[in-house]
Amino acid sequence: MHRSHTCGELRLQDAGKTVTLSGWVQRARDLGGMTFVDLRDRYGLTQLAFNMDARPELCQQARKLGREFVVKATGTVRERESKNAAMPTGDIEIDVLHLELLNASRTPPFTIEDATDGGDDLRMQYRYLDLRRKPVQQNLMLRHRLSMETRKYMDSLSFIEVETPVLIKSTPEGARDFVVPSRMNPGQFYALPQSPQTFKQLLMVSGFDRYYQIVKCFRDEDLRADRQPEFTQIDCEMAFVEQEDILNTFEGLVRHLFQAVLGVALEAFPRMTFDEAMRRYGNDKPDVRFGMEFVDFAEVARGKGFPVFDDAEAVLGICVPGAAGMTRKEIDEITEWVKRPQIGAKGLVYCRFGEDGTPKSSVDKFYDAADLQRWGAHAGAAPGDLLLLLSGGLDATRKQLSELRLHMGSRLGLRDPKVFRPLWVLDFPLLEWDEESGRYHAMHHPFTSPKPDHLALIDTDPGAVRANAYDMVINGVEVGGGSIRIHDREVQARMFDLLGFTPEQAEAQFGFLLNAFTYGAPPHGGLALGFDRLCSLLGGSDSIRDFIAFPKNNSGRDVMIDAPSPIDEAQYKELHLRSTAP
RNA sequence: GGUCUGGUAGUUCAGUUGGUUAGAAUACAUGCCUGUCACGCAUGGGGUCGCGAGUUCGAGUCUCGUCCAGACCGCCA
Repeated sequence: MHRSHTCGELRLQDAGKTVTLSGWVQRARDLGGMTFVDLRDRYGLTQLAFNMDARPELCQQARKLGREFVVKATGTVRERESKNAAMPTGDIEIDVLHLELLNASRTPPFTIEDATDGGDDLRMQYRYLDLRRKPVQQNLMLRHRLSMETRKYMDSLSFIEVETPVLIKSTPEGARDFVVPSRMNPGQFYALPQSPQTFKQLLMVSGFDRYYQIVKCFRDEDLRADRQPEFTQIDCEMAFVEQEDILNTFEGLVRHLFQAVLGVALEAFPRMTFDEAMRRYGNDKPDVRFGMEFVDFAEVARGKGFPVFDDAEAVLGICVPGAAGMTRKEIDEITEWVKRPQIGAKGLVYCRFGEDGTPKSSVDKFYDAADLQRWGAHAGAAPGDLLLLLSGGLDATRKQLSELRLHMGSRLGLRDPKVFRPLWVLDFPLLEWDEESGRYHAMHHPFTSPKPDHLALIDTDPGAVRANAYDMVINGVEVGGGSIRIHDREVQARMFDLLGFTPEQAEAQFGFLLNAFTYGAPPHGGLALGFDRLCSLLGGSDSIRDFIAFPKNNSGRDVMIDAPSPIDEAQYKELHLRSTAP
């Protein structure tokens, strides 16, 4: 007889039933005269009870069970003499009549418990054991629910899921490609897709006016806690739409996901232009769970003989509410923090406002109380607040102050992972200047449409051109992004030209797309949501690895299967390859 | 490519100024224990201090190199 119930479902009203359970031994407690065994499967834990007086041989058998042994037990459900309110099945136990050992287990290298003693490396090496732990199982179940709800929502809006190829063509733009040698075409390589971008645009040309796909994408770049070389996107595209339609559709999707999976009703997504986000937060993915918006101090702080400010392109600050009580030591620590190479600030100017409103700053030598009061008024500082100011080049100062703002937000506990503040960031620049190559790069990708009234600027001031491109940001995490695409062959060709492609190169790499545009391409646009990031956001974690069944480590390795690994000589030969690796 | 942090028992960690036999908790094994549920009690086994070189009378401890892991910068259209 197979198992009749899972280890999570039996309750007091089942008392008296004869049941069969199968699972893993979580823990055995041998009290001498009796032995209790907690049996685990992915649905829960149920206690098996053995009594030396009643059935001594069975009890002896139970005493021999070790952690993670797989067993099948048949017995009678009965009310416990002493209940355990902490577990759902804690009112009952199984009075075991028959016990079968299905498989023994070596002692696992770490404890398989909610709060494991295993380190990351060990857990990844034995990921199949780590995946037995409830928190990890819950993460994967959350991921499953999100994908199911995504499919339900998209299907309800007549989107159809179409699979696109994984072996495609390498292009020089953007991230590094993973390449795959072609045995049948010596010296030639496929690339794995960084996204199905051109294919979904071709699907629009084909008339599949609402497409989506939950799809693996690949980028051969260095990893982070929120970046894996292979990751999953909810990739979407729509034809005959404008930006507004796309924003509404996918705001709807994300609101649905939060409601269905977390029971959280998100507010309507506020919208902010890229320029505004940079001005107010110094960041194109601002965390708007808290304030501390940037204040431009150039006007009020210059001309008093403080050269650091007088000579700087930008003088920016934030007002940290209620932080004037920080000690000198704490402020020194923050100063050291911003001076670390990763942040790169030269120094930090502060001004405390005491409870009576009296200012005290690190630059009292240059500014008197009236000057500092003007700073406070300018920043809207209240008594007890702390101003922190940085200066330097505009871009660098914004970046540094943005880091500082997030740091102070964390420090003051203003970044609650249970609070969700989404927004749209709109009107991204079409291009950004790249010093290294001395030319413009597409900020989003080369298929992004300039705003129609900016088209003329392309020839005169390319850097000022804004695009119909948008990012969805939640709690400072870039959850997704997209754009209205170019659907006109001539505009697309002009774009390639601007990005430094010769007509021949454009033809060689994207001829299929340019051709397609000459056969009646509808206006279209879309967006891709980072599915792993969405999972980690809803799951309240900073690391997407917790939501991927078999993730890669920091060096891009799978330490469980030990990949990547060398291939043998015959494979090299067959693939027409030779390695130059030492 | 770079910066920082770490690597000591199966595991998570402590280890003083460089000094005698490297500890704790947990896991594991054995024994006792009839209502436990982080069971309890007792006993026991368990160490290439990541690896290599150097300084020193003496290195877990200091120096250099190297490998591994993690976080970050660059990178990620």
